[in-house]
Amino acid sequence: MKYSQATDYALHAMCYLVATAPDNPLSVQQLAEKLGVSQTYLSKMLTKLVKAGLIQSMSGANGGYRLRRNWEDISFLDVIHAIEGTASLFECGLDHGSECLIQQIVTEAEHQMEQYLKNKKIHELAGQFMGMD
Amino acid sequence: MKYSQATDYALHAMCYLVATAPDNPLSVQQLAEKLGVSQTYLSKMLTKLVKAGLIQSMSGANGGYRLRRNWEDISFLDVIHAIEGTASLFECGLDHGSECLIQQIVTEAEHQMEQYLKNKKIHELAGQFMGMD
DNA sequence: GTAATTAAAGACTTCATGAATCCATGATAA
DNA sequence: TTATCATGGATTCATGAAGTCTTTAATTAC
Ligand code: SF4
Ligand code: SF4
Repeated sequence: MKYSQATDYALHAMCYLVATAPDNPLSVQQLAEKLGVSQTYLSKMLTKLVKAGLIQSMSGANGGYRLRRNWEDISFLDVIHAIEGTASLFECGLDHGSECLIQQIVTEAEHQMEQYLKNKKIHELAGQFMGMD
Repeated sequence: MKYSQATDYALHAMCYLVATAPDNPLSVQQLAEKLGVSQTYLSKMLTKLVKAGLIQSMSGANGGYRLRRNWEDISFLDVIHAIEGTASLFECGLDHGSECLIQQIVTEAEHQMEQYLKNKKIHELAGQFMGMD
């Protein structure tokens, strides 16, 4: 049970976007270079973030990605859900209805974690990467 | 990000073991039949639970598995850790030290979930499967 | 003591998914 | 209208989950 590498990339990319907001957009090439990862792969993660409405993309010269308006509201949970999806982390084939304690308990545990991640906003990451490379 | 099928099996097996505790032990064959899964595969999960000290095994005729002493203390987290391991669900290759906010936040979120699962004991599952098949 | 029963362990196969690359297409600004 | 940049699909590769088979070891019943 692990978050995918893609989530790692997405969180770090958001970190850099927060650091430069709301200035010039960063291209996937710039971001990939900063993170030290493949740009074509990172590109897919950024596209997911765009579709989730967390960042905006602009084609053409001097284009790239920047945070959406109201970016202060973006939470860790938003980023994680955008990449990992929102499926429950426990799903048994059968469905014995709402009286099933196993599902109730594991689902509630997951909810606890999500509440915490929902209250942590990515603007806290501002300045996190200063001097790291 | 999902719990493995093996965790599902283990939780259900514990459910049946709780239902019969502390009577006659259940063999892997009996458990596999109740759960409707392969016995050789389920056997591996049960062995993990034994090594984690959650249940006891007895070879020979009329052998099988039964809960350990102090089984009332066994939590959901115990079962999950026995099967999934205790690795953190977020691990970046690099390690920028303890001042890394990303790791701090995700790790703390995981801790929130684990605390909840730690306080949920499997004895709550007693009688959960009555009439389900 | 022998045979039947049961758990434990390892090798092996199969399959799904994450991780990554390549290439073609589409949009936009200079 | 050309250079720049994002988007999308197809494809490959590696990894780990899921499951099977077979052998060995332990314990009880007779
Ligand atoms: S008891 Fe709950 S977890 Fe188990 S099979 Fe039924 S619905 Fe699924
Ligand atoms: S900033 Fe934190 S999460 Fe990112 S690479 Fe460094 S240690 Fe890992």
